[in-house]
Amino acid sequence: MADERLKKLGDFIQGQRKLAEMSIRQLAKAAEVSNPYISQIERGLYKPSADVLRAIGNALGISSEALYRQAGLLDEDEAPPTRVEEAIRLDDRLTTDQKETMLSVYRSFTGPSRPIG
Amino acid sequence: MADERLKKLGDFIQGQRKLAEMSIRQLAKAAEVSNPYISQIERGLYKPSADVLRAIGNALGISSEALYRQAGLLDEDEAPPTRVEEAIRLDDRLTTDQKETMLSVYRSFTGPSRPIG
DNA sequence: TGGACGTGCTAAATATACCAAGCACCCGCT
DNA sequence: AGCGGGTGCTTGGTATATTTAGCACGTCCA
Repeated sequence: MADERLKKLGDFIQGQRKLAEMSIRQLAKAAEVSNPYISQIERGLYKPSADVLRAIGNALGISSEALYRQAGLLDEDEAPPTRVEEAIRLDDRLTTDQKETMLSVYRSFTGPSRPIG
Repeated sequence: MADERLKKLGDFIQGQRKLAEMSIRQLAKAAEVSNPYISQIERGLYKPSADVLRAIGNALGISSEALYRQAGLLDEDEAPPTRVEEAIRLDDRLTTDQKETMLSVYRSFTGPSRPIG
C-alpha cells in the first residue's frame, strides 16, 4: 500500500480528532488501542487493521464507511457522503430556529450555488 | 476479535470464491496475496487487513462494503446521534476554520459536552 | 507406470501491526 | 522552586499478519 495513502489517512484521522476536540490519549482510550499507536497511525507509519479502523471511526463518531472511503479502502464510489443540510434538517435536537441559523451559516460559507446533486 | 466472526468471514469468502468458480490460487493471484494466505483466511485463522479484504472483494467482484459488513467491520447501528457533526466534519466544501465555527455553533445549541462513548 | 499438471494445506521464516514504559515539554498550582 | 497532570513522541519488544518453499493428494494423458 502506498505510504502516501497512509499519510493521507493519518492526516484525515488527525484532522477529525482535532475537530472532535479529543487528545490522542482520549481517542486511544475510546478506540481501545494504545496512545503511541494512534500517534503512529496519524503520522502514516502503519497500516491499521480493519477493526482498528472501525474502532477509531466509532470513537470519532464517523461512520466506518466514511473512514474506509477516506482510506481508499472502498473503491465503490456509490453511497453519497452525508449531507450537512440534510443532517441539520433532520436533527431533532435542534429547534426550527436553530436549524435556520445553522443553515444560513452553512450557506454563507458555501456560497449561494447549489450543491452538487 | 471473536474468531467466530473470522470463521464466518472465511466461510463467506470461500462460498463466494466457489460461486465465482475460482481456485484458491486464482483468487490469490487476482488479489495479489499468497495462496496459503487465502487458505488461512478461509479457515478463519487470521484477521486480514482492510486492504487485503478490499483486494479480495475486488477480485471476487463483490462490493467491499458487503465484505466489510460480513466481517462485522461496519457496525451500521453505531454513532447515529452525531450525524450533524459528522456531516460538517466531512464536508469538503468547508475549510477547517469554517468547520470549527459550525461545530461550535452546533455544540452551543445542543449543549456543551457530548463525549462519544 | 510415470510425470506434468491441478487442487488445498502445512511449516518455518520474515515483515509489520501493536503495546508498555518512559522521555521531553508545557502548564496551572502552592 | 517544585509538584501533578496534561500534551505528543521515541524506543524496544511481543504478537500476529503474510510469504516462500514444499508436502500429499488427486486427474489426465503418453
